[in-house]
Amino acid sequence: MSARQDQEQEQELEPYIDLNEAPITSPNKIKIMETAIDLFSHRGFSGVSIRDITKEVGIKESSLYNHFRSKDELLGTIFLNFRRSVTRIMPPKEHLESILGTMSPELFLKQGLTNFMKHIDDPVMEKVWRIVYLEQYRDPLARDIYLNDIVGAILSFMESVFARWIALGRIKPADPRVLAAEYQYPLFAMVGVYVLLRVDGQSTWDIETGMREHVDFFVSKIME
Amino acid sequence: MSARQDQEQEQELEPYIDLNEAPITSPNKIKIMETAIDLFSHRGFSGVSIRDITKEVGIKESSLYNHFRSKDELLGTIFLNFRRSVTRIMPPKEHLESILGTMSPELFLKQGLTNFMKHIDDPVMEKVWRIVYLEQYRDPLARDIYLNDIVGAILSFMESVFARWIALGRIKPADPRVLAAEYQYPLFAMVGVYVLLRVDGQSTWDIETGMREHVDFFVSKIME
DNA sequence: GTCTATAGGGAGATAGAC
DNA sequence: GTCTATCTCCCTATAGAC
Repeated sequence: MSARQDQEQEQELEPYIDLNEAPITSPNKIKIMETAIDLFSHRGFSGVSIRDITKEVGIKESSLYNHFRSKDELLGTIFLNFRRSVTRIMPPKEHLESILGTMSPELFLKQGLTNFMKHIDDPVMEKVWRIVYLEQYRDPLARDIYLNDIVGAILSFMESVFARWIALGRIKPADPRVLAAEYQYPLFAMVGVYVLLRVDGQSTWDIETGMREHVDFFVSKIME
Repeated sequence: MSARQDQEQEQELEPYIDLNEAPITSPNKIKIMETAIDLFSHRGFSGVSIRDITKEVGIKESSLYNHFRSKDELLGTIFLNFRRSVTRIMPPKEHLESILGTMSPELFLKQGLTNFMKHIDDPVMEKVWRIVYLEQYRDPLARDIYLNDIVGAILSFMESVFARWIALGRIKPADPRVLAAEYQYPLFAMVGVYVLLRVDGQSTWDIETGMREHVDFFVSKIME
């Protein structure tokens, strides 16, 4: 699923930012966000009340309104930070060219998948993924994040990767748009299943194996 | 996506059934169900109140409790009927053998996709699909329906189809489980996108084209 | 099988003291 | 930036008349 392929990914401890892009430093404000992420990811946005959140944080309802104007602004702030985080999964354009010329397609795809799974396995990020999936059908912003920032952005990134590989003669010629779809859509579905299985703490061994088998199958079909 | 491949699918006007499998005949009870389906599909289960439903139906809140013991029972009844409907997408075992021997794999897959899309395009069913996707992360029953009745059942059905084709020498030998995953997972993801786009009434032309391109690509890879 | 009336509680949000 | 107190409204569900 495409990622900083250049090296081991250092742990990113970027602070949360608010809707004005200012870093969030107040411990209670951070605690409110992470508590909200935890609760929303289990019961959905409308299934969680301000009371639930503040009770867990250990403050009164009214105190929350010193940090966020409304429940919607709280969710919006969570989504804003998720967007930024997802963008950082893919390697920056300026490094891409040299990576594609040297690393084998197979290794590139496998390492991309590994990095992507690392993003999803982050304890906080996993919950936000769940919220995005969960709110997709109710919240236009969540829908936009999924369709554009995730599906759209990754597909177009992968299309450019395949196009470059074809130009370099590293894989068999084909429509790079179709290749991107064939490679990526199964992973989207499998990630959905993966996230879902983890809700109940069920085993994800089968689906993780499925992802690796998909990469192998796909690589065998595109290589000369 | 596999379906009654035998012929044009007659319009199924099977009545809804209640949790005791008894047909639902009361017009108001049917109206409650379809109103609930409509509202749940847009705002989610916990985003819709009994008041919203009964106001739309034109009865008082208390009257609803003559038909359903609780809001949960109402949702459970909707899901029960959905389960039955999904099972009927796939052709019965006894017809399968003769279909697989005569119909070309390409035609089988294309007609299966057409029939599946017909199921999703039914105005009521489309909304229930949306509810299932929407409630997956919150409701264990919705999760079970998606993972088992949809993903699991269709994958294992397709696995048996590919295994049979391989035994008949109609496609190249390969692991039928991997083939089923490679064929089906992209469609699951694309159907998710399709349903999502329709929430806002956006164009689904691209994703429908993507589905057809996937079938073509896949067929070209498995045929001798 | 519908209605009126109401119980009993939870929701989001605000005012104003400290 | 926290608190207490409160407003106003909505929630699911039930009792009992017709």
